[in-house]
Amino acid sequence: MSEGYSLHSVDVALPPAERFRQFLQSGGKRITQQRRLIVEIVFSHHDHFDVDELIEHLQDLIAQRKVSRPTVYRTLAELVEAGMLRKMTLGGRSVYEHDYGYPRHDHLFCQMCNKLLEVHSDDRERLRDAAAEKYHFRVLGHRMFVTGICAECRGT
Amino acid sequence: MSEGYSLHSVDVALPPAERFRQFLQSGGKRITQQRRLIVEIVFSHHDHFDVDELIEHLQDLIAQRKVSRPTVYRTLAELVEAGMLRKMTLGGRSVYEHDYGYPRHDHLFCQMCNKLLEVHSDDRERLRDAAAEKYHFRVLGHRMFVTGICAECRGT
DNA sequence: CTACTTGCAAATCATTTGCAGATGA
DNA sequence: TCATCTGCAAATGATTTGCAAGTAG
Repeated sequence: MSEGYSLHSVDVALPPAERFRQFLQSGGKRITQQRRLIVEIVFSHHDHFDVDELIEHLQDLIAQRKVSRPTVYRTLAELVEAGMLRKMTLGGRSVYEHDYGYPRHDHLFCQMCNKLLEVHSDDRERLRDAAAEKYHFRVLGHRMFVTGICAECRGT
Repeated sequence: MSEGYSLHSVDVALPPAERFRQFLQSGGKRITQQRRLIVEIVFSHHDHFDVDELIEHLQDLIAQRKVSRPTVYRTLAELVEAGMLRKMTLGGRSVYEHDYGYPRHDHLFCQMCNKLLEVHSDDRERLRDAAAEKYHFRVLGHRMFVTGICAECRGT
């Protein structure tokens, strides 16, 4: 956090694997078989997923001892660090979503089945009720989190 | 969830303890010393809190064996059930906020210190940047969660 | 080579639960 | 009285970590 602003000169068109490679190399990290496999799977599916869902897709690899649970966790953390995944917590469970090559969106969260619906929208206002109606979603409430750095932490 | 809609004929002016009493009684639950103590503390402080913070306020009582950790968890769950507390998860930790006698609001979440700032606002639009600026908060992103029941779960 | 990685097993940590004794209505 | 609670200790379950062996550069 003491490095100031980066130039954001990242080529957004790069495929995920390539983008990750850059991230790893710039940090003196290695491009291993497992990291390759994980990024591959993570970005071959869209939408949100939690570790267990990802693990499911990696079943075979895990059975063959090609990848282990801890490594999945470690790699996901690196992808978040790389700014390629966004991590959130829903009901105690960590959920990840693409933050690379995928548009920003808001969420409709069902309290009964814990499913997460994406809502893509440019006009944020009246999003709540409009989107909700479109999806026949009965709105019980909402929560808006703006994330960032507070004045105190900015050192101001 | 099979009880349909309630009439919402709750007197919002009732003090928390009283409101909780109603909830307990209507469910054949008992008004115990510990539940009384916990509601007392929970609603004597405002703003968000997690279990550890609450436990801190209950230090003495816990030392005296008047209240135990499990009971704190159990009572918090009941307060959520009673609609008096709202529960959310931030970074794996459960955080509670008043949902009784306290206005609805959105949040500014600092990624560095994990602090949560409340933002009270009626006009939801342009809230993000406006509020952020007011608090000298550097916005890095936002997430809006609309909670409710999805079409599937509504049985539609 | 040799520093970074991995898998394994064990450790964490918040939260939950089984159960016998305590207590409110 | 006696069903509901509580505290305790142990269980859970997701995520993390120590460490010796494996491997990328």
